[in-house]
This record gives sequence, structure tokens and C-alpha cells, in this order.
Amino acid sequence: MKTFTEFEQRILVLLTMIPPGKVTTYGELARAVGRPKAARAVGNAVNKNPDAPAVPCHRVVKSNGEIGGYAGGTAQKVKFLAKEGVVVENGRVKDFKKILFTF
DNA sequence: AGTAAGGCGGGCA
DNA sequence: GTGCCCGCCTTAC
Repeated sequence: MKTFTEFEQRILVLLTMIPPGKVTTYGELARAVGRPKAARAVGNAVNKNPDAPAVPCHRVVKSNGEIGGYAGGTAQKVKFLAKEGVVVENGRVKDFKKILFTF
């Protein structure tokens, strides 16, 4: 078991709460952990995501609706989202606000 | 122990 | 809508 920091663990848990077909933002996650300005830290935690399939890190997008980045490639991220019913256009989530899941 | 980098956010011109 | 700045938090080497 690697040294999972509280922060990381918190993010991972929150990610698992995200229902399929929905997306959240780094800012929301940061806010959920009590650090609304820790969006970067969130991205970092998610990036090191130990259980990629178990933790829907691909369901995390930027605050402006952009896909953001992905350790395996944004294309892969979009692919996964599309499979879950999330439509992505030109690197941005369609109806982002509508499928945005907030804690 | 200190430094660098990171899958960002928000505000302003 | 675009571009630029700074700020914020954490992890890893």
C-alpha cells in the first residue's frame, strides 16, 4: 500500500461518488475537500490516481467545461466519457452545466 | 531541506 | 471570446 495522503484519498473517494454520465470539475473537488483553490493539487492527486478504472478520473474536467488533461491522453478521456453518455465536442463537454455533478 | 512541476481557477485588459 | 497575470495546494526528486 503506497502512502496515500489524506488529500489524495479524499479526492479518490469523491471521484467514486460521481455518477456515470456526469462530470465534475477540479475546482468542485477542491472545494469538496475544503480547499477551493487547490484545483492543482486535485489534478495532481487525480493524475497519480492509483486505480484508474475504479476512480473515474476521466469524469473530471476543467471549470470552463474543457476536458483538461489525462494521463492516458485526452482522446482516451473523451472516449470514456462518450461511452458513458457524455458528449464531448471540440475538446469541451456538451451541456457541461447540465451534466455537471456538484457535491 | 529546498526546489521544481503539475490533468487549475479566477480576475482583468 | 482571447490572452496574460498571479495565486493556491500538494507531491515527488
